[in-house]
Amino acid sequence: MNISYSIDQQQGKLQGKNHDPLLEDEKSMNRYDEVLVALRRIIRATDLHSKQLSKVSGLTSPQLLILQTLRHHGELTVGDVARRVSLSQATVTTIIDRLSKRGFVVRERGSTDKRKVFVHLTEQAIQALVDAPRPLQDSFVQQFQDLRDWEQSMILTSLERVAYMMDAQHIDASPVLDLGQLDRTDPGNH
Amino acid sequence: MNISYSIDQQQGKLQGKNHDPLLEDEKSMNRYDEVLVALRRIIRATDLHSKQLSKVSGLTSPQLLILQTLRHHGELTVGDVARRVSLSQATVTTIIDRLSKRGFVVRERGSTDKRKVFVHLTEQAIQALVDAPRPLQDSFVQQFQDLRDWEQSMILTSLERVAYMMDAQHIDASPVLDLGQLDRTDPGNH
DNA sequence: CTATAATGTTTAGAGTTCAAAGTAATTGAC
DNA sequence: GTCAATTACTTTGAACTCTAAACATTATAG
Repeated sequence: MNISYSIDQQQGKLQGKNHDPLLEDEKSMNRYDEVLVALRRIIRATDLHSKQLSKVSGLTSPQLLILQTLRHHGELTVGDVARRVSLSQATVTTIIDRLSKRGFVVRERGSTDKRKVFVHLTEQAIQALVDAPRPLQDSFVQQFQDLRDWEQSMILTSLERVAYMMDAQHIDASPVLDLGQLDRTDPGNH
Repeated sequence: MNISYSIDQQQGKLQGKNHDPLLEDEKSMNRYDEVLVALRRIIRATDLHSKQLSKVSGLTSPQLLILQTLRHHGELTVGDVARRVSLSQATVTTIIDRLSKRGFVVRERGSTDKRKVFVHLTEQAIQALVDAPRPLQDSFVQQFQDLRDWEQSMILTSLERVAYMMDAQHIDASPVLDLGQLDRTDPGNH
């Protein structure tokens, strides 16, 4: 889960008393590389965040994300959930496996269309959601919300720009490997 | 590896003929949520990118990243590599396991300090690096480099800002769980 | 000079993630 | 009405990622 396979630099942050020796290449970095480094750091932070979250609340980010989606929408099929959280169906299946093993959700085969599997929350999950989540999220949210308005929109615009460029990249490269891609109506989930 | 556990919206992109039904909540989103959605999309794109890369070149992003780091620096210990690519030592170990099984790198126990394990590339790896990487990277790089100068720096600034805020978040939340955190000189790797 | 601390790596265990292949069930075409 | 295509989900196999604990080696303190 890393893009930046063309560089090898460091966060250059808090490396301690003696100056970070890895920072030396930084001068030779072009802006593109720096973007990738920043993304790597973001992704890592995000990952650590999830891990920590699960230590505190017992739920990882994707688990919480799926629970919260279900809380909003009552009952959804596995596929619906996958589309809503933009994860593949396979991934959602495994996450739901774990959630259901721990009694947070229940699977129920559809009665009219028996291919469908509906998922809904248990009481326990609703309880857990009430008092569980927040803590870790706060710091980042807080900081973000403390930014001035124009800074917030600048960041948002930038992120959306990057996301868009990356999506495009994916679509560009895809046809070589998957000719069906272009006809599909829902490329969000494969 | 997902931050945005408080929202459940869709990319809202290319959803096909009839308007995406999931987009309806978009109106109610605040800017903070949108930031998280953008990040999720970026992370996912990055992930898919890596998977595709490995289909084309036989190497995943982190593998390539580590190989390239070794190419630059000749020979490094496992720990050095970990610090340079900002992954945990354990993660690097497993990636190196795979690389060495495929004959791309060789491990060598240090002679003076026998705790250390040096890793270096094989001829085969150098060969693979010459003709392997590029293709997929290009599209994103291309697009990024086509942006005007101020746009590039805006994006870079924003990403670094986010990365910084996320690091801070991590450091903030940590002491509750790990009191040793504050004394460490290298928080980059735990 | 031995016990303890510090350093460096690996192993174990848990989770996320995806594509591809497999299994049902439904729909459409003839 | 039956057979093929499509749709929905699960299973499987492979990577990646982390922390915590186990091992091994080296350095240090008493």
